[in-house]
Amino acid sequence: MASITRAALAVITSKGYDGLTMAALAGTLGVAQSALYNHVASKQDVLLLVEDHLISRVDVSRFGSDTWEEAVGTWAWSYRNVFANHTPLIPVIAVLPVAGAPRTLAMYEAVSKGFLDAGFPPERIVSAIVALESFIFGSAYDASAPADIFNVGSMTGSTPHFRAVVRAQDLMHAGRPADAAFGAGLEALINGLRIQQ
Amino acid sequence: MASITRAALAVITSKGYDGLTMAALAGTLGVAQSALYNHVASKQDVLLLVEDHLISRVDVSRFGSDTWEEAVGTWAWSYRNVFANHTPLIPVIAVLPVAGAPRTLAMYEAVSKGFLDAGFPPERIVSAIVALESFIFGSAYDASAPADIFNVGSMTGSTPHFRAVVRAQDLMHAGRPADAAFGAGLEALINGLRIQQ
DNA sequence: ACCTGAACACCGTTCAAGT
DNA sequence: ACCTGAACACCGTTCAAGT
Repeated sequence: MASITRAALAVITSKGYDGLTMAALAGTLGVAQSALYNHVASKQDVLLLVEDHLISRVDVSRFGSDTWEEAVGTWAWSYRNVFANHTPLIPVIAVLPVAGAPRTLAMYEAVSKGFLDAGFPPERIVSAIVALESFIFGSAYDASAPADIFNVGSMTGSTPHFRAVVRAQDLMHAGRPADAAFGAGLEALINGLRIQQ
Repeated sequence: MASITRAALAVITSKGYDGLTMAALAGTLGVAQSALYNHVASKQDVLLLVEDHLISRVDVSRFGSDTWEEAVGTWAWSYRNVFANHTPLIPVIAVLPVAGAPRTLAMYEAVSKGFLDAGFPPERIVSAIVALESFIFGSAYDASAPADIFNVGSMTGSTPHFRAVVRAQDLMHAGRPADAAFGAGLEALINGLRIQQ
């Protein structure tokens, strides 16, 4: 049987995650649905395969060449951008034991080495990476949200301050709001973690 | 029919989100499953009702009395703790148009006013709140993850740096790792955002 | 306006039977 | 070792018929 991972990505690309069913996956591979269970134990296993494949698109190459701040920035932006198009995987990866995902583990190894080389205290590195990752996952959701999410509709009267800050941001129209929020948060987090160190 | 929101919360408490089916919800209310559709358009509507109810448990009371840093801290901790037990709602809320959720909108109003009163530039407030919220949602997932998520299992040989930082953190055993990561990230984010301002 | 009962179009998973 | 075909136990949603 051809690669289940490849077939799953093809289905996701053409039909989205709602269209990623075991039946559609089997159809793409040209086999009966039940045949899939000779290669994976469950649909959750399929999502895990996809997750561990996508992780290899995350850019950890700057650790060791750029400064720590720049390397973290490149890593975080690429990580968010990859999963913004795959938000249904976030519940999977956020709770994923690393033991079953070799490429995910390799990413943590590269990032950990980058933090150690930058002089971070070892006992604070896991917390720092987890904090950055939490921010990245939440931001991936935000990047996938509709643009008019903060439209208050008819209930405008009772929320003057909220309306004012939404309008103040709109007037700047400096690119996509989700990108502005991610950029501001990432800079704050990087600077804040650097200071704690 | 008694409150759908109350009944949904009862089902979630006793059977979890996997057990929250339209059949179980109807059973708790003592009506036929199809009767639910006279009150909600879909199961997504039920999740929305639950989300907007839970938001009222988030503590925004410190804005206006405590310092900005302390008020944001109280808000963020309570927000994360509420949704750590309701992670299936995160995809709902993260992409939710505020127009349909009055209590969620009221929370944004209170937080926006807090930021304005603290002297934040209006055009940066939406980004700051979205960044904090993204961190909070991602951290809620992390808080719900199994404790041994970073156990590398059998692939120990190829990840010396990652193993070293996980061990360094374990040796401190300073409370729950998820709480340490959230505390460190939140402090970094608050300080970093304050400086940008 | 709100309810019931039955049906519909799915879904992931299992398993006996084959090769 | 890997496949097929059929079945199973669900799931959310619809709709004619009632009150």
